[in-house]
Amino acid sequence: MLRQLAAAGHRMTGPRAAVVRAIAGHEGAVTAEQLVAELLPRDISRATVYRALEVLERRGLLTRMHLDSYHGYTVCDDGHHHHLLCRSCGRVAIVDARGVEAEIHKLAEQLDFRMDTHTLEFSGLCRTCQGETMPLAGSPAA
Amino acid sequence: MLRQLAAAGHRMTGPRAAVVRAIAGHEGAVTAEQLVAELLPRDISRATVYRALEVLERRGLLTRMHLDSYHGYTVCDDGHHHHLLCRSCGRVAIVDARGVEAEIHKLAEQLDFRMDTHTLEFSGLCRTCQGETMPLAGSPAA
DNA sequence: ATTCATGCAAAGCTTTTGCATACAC
DNA sequence: GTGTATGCAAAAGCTTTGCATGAAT
Repeated sequence: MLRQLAAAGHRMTGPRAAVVRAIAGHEGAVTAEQLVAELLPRDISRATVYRALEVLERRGLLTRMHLDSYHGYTVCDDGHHHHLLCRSCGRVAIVDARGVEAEIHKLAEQLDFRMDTHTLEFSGLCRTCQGETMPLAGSPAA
Repeated sequence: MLRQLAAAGHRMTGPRAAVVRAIAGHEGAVTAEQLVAELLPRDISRATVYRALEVLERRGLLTRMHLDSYHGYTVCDDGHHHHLLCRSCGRVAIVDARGVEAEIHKLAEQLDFRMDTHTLEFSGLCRTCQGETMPLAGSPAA
């Protein structure tokens, strides 16, 4: 990952490396502020974190996902795929939604719609958390 | 739509009705600021617009979609379906993505993932705009 | 040496909120 | 008359940016 940045002509500085390592150290999705919280104590500024994220996204090493009022980032160097976000542990599963893809393309053709991009995100409870987090069972909106 | 609000115990005030009409007057997705721009001249405050949107969303009469750094809203009183956003005319087509849905559920079962919500948004050019907007044909990123 | 990256702090943008007033019920 | 909705303006939250300094190549 660091190597890919270097290959793209970016300088490999200490702060930048630290940001990359912090991201890699997370299993799932991270928010910019999570990283900031982690890295500020190490004297890495908020701006640096955001700028690193921007570069990484532009290089296609990271995917930005739209959360409710901010963004989440996930390592994403493979090809095209989708993400499954566990709302309990925050972990992100990579999903090869081939069947879904096929249906999407079929749909596009049916509608004569030239599809540029599509966003497909899942949110729920992963298998592990289904077992552990029982208290919240079926609580409706208050 | 106004009636649904009244039925839910909300007061039908002038400003609120104006917001609802403004939304209904749009073919596709609207942003809060678009509405504000439209309604400020009529002495309806920014806060009122945002508050109206909030109520409408909570009542399920509007769907909030995550755009890049803000939100878009679309009339949405049917059941569950997905949206197809034309990046040229901004119009939103309602898509009954039944096939896609089926694939999604299949996927969830395979992965033992309890799916709470999923977001599926398409962006591209609708049939009409494919014909009209030719200048942009296949321009890559600069 | 040159160019890019950093840090700080301030601005930017969208959205939310506190409080007094005014209106719908 | 009561309680909700409004307006104003300021605050909040996330993100970006200007500028001078410092580091990588």
